[in-house]
Amino acid sequence: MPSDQTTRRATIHDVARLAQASTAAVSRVLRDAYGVSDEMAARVKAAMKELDYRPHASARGMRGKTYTIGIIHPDLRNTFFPDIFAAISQMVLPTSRQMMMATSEWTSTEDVLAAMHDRSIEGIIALAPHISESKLVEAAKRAPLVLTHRHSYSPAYDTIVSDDDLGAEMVVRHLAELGHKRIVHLAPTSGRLATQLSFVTARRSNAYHDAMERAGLGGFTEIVDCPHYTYEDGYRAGREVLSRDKRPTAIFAGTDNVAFGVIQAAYELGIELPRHLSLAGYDNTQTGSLGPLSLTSVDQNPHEIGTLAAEMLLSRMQGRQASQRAKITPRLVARKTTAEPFD
Amino acid sequence: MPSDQTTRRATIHDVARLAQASTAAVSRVLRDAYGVSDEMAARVKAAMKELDYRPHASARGMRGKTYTIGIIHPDLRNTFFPDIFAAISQMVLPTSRQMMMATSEWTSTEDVLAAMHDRSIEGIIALAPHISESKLVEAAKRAPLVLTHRHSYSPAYDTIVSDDDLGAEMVVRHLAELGHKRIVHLAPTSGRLATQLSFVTARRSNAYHDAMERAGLGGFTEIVDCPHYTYEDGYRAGREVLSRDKRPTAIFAGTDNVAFGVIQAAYELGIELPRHLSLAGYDNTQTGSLGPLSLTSVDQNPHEIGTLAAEMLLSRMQGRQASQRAKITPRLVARKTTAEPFD
DNA sequence: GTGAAAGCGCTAACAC
DNA sequence: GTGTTAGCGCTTTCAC
Repeated sequence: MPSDQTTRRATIHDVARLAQASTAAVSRVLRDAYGVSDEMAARVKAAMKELDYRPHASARGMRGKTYTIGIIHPDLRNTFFPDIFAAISQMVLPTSRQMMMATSEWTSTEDVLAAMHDRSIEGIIALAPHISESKLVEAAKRAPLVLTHRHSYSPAYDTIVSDDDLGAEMVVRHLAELGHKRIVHLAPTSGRLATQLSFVTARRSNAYHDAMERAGLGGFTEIVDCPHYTYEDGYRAGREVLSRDKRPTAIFAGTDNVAFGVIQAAYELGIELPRHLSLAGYDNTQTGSLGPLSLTSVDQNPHEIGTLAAEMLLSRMQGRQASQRAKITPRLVARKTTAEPFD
Repeated sequence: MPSDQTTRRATIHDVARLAQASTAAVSRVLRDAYGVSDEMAARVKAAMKELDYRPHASARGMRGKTYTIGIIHPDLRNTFFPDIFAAISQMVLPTSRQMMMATSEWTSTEDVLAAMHDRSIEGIIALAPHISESKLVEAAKRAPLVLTHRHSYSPAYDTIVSDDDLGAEMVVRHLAELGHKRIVHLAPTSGRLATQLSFVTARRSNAYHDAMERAGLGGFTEIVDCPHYTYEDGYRAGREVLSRDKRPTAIFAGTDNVAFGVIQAAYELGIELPRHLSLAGYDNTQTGSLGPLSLTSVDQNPHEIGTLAAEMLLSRMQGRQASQRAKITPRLVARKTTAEPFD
């Protein structure tokens, strides 16, 4: 019973030797492939167990699959994404694949996609990716790709979006019905995030615009720049807007995180919500639901987004060619930061 | 100029051919290894660029390194961790390694460690891992390992912790000095998280205990179970504790997330902070700092934790053998949820 | 149903 | 300083 004293990993050869089989047979057992007798399978499995054998992912990656799927995350500080992640995990883990997440925050989505391709990742779910259409198509050639929060069509990849046109419209209508006129929207105002309608940012801004027109408030339309939909953006924009002589009576923040920045700015300036200012966010994060905050927001149903994204990826990986696309209906959650205007 | 129409990745052979060099030379250039003339290096680099060559990580993983470091994350919903992550990224990215994160939330830390080892990850930083000492030692044999939030010593791995004894003591002293006696602590009460002092949970509970004794409040010591340090735990515990006939006047939550659950429970029960209840958290998250919440908390300096963790990992990967250990001094951030007791 | 053997894209001796 | 070559641990034809 020879055994190395250095903790060398058992290889497929070790298993084959112990099970008195060929490496090919072991490989078949490993992949639940056809062509192994029950008796052989049992022997091999026993040997794998005894040796505590685990296949080497790099070696598998050279010929076959790595059993790894990648998630690209745009903003770790946004607590909206973990719910999507949780739903994806629940679908993927039972398939005994490992999920690896990388964030594009300090590099670029393009670099992260490439890094994942370099690592032979089997499929990728990109959450709200900041990257051009053409690069997405390129990426989809290398591995199955599913996008969330992108309003784009392509036979190359699948998408799952929330109906941002409806979501933004619901917010504006809610505010207008309460009697607000000067409703400012907080979102990126320049670059492709502001102009290309495949981006959620541009989409919500556009819908805000249209809804204001429809409510007869076209003259009050104003978007203040929040280039990255972050807390810091919201804080800065909030300080600016709320320091004006003639303040808006309502603010529609593109994201809950942005809204939190506004909450902080308002707090520091002694402006009470909803007495002096109505505020709505987007994402319905748990933080916003806390009693002392009670932020009005839009629920995107992250659980459904994640579940669908995982289903699409898995079916693509199993060979589906036709592109899929899903649109989820959002839901307005009116809480206590929105009310009738004071003055 | 032959070129495949299928988008096959360029390999080291393609580069070698184009540069009129050997694959060994290309490999050397790739790794900045010794033994290549400037002229050769230039030719090879030009060829790599022209072919848009990217090394195949799986192939590298079979002989050398994968240029990938892994982060194990315990709780995506806890906004305390992203700051550590950010600091790590800032250290690691300039070394042109890729970071891959996996969460242990839906599996186990052990499984995630194994999955990373399977993938030939070069080094691992485990954030507040829930796993036994012996398994950590096992894991450290397979790849350099750095732990945060574990008060354990081992020559096998490095650790970086915040001084939880001091942090918890500061909270209790702060509350006691305000005049509180019935100070309840929210933390896990059973299992190794409650008993093994290498865990942050047990450590804080223990320090709470000692500090209560030292403040002459030993008779008021009580810990209410929050098995996972989560929002839901805090909410449940909060509802229970605050519904009692004789409520505590102060609650020390083991984590800001737990404190948020208490905030929600108190809100629903019509209990005002700090008038009817003082509340302190731990982690000093951005959410807690929001004006309407203004949660008193303990700052652990996540940026320093992350920076040190990355430095330690990098130096281990460069061959350091001697174990390192750092302890960071926390800081109490008193805000508006703590005040003198009402009754 | 099973095994032998080629080869995936790299790295690292080792020779020159 | 440069090239040849033997694997790393798997998967996958192709024989038998």
